[in-house]
Amino acid sequence: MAKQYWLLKTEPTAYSIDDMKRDGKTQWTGVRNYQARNTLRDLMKKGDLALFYHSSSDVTGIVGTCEITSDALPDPTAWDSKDSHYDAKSSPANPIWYCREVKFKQKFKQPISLSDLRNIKGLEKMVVLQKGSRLSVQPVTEKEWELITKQAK
DNA sequence: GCCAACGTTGGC
DNA sequence: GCCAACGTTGGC
Repeated sequence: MAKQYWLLKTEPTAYSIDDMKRDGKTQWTGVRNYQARNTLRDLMKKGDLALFYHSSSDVTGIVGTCEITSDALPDPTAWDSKDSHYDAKSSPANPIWYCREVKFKQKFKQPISLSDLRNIKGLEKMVVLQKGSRLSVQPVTEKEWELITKQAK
């Protein structure tokens, strides 16, 4: 099957593109929304690429790219009672939440802000640009991926 | 800080 | 199964 594209949202105060660049790779944990969980667990494939999105920051928008480098794994932060994403209903025997290993690919020289994105013809239907879009793991079409990565050069 | 949009919870 | 109340997200 052809490579697919995604968008991963994060608040840079929690985990930024610079953190990811420093770490090289990370476990993408803490997703606690069923639709995002289903995408993460069922739809993604190892080798897929994703846009890295900063929300609630001085520049909200796409700041780089990364690659999905594992199959779906149970999210261990769900059964860590000290973790802010702890969920007592999840257990190692019966995990509810899942995560992926994600590898750093590139940091854009210039972030592509939300208003930049709105000005690019062809991105009108992009999920993150829809009113009230709160999904933290979203699908991105190949066309959208190409328009954005081309813009980043 | 405001508030719209959305998801979840729980009483009935 | 409905829906009001509540909590959270996230742009502005």
